[in-house]
Amino acid sequence: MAKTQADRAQAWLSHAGLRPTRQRLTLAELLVGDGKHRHVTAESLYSLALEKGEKVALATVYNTLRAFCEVGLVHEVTVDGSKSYFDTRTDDHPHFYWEESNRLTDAPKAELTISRLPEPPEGMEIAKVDVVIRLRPKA
Amino acid sequence: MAKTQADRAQAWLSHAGLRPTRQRLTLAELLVGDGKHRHVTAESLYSLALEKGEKVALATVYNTLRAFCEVGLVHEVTVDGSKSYFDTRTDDHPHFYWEESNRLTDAPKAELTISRLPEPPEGMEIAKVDVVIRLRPKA
DNA sequence: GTATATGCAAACCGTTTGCATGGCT
DNA sequence: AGCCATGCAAACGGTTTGCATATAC
Repeated sequence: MAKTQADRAQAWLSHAGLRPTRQRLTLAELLVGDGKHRHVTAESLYSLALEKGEKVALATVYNTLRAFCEVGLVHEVTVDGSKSYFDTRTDDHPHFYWEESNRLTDAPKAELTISRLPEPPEGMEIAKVDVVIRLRPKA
Repeated sequence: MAKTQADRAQAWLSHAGLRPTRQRLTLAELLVGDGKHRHVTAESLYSLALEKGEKVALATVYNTLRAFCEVGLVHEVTVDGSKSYFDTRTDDHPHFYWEESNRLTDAPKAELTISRLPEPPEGMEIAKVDVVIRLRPKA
């Protein structure tokens, strides 16, 4: 029998040791049900859940995304001062940020080559290098 | 006679066609008076002004920074979901973000080499590439 | 004189939190 | 049973806005 979206969501949660509550399963399924990567904000995921007819509180979406983030199921990406995006792809990779629509998508990692990086200052080490390629419609 | 900080501030404003009001001169002087680059938030600049004994409203600091930003005197840098930083250095260059102290500083541009960049999607062009090197204390 | 900047407080928006209720193990 | 998750509404922090006053041109 084929693996359903619900199965995938459940496996994703249990792999991280998170209790499979109804709301978490709903959100997890929206995030990874089809196996594709997603970039959501709390609000956008909340809307998706509502459209699907699922009953979740917005605060729970925030709490749940934060929980997913803490166990490494998703990564937080900061692009724009006002909102946080959560990315289901958790390896380090560059992003496209579409300025006209405020959307965030993956950029092909293979096509980015940083051949030299500044030395971290004394006593510091590099935790992460965030690369955001900001896009605008061609003139 | 030597160029004073006030002169520099005034020149900076008039070059951008902004009216030299008292508050703008005050803030401009704090930003570029000594000719060094600065990374401030609205709050941090507001504190600097107060310390100097200048009378400005916080809202005016916000409005003024936004005005400076619109005419290109400063650039806005987004690092952390919660606040906006304004950078008096307006060419494209990488930043260090000190995670433990929430501070933003310039990283040496010469030491960053991006030899390959993803193709922008059809109909889009690259507006800007933001590179933020997140630092943490060495373990 | 007229347009624009400022000050102040209130509105705003995304996000977090406190507390009572409900669900997982 | 016990602990953790959820819902709701209220609190929160950074930022913006509306309106009356003051200032540059």
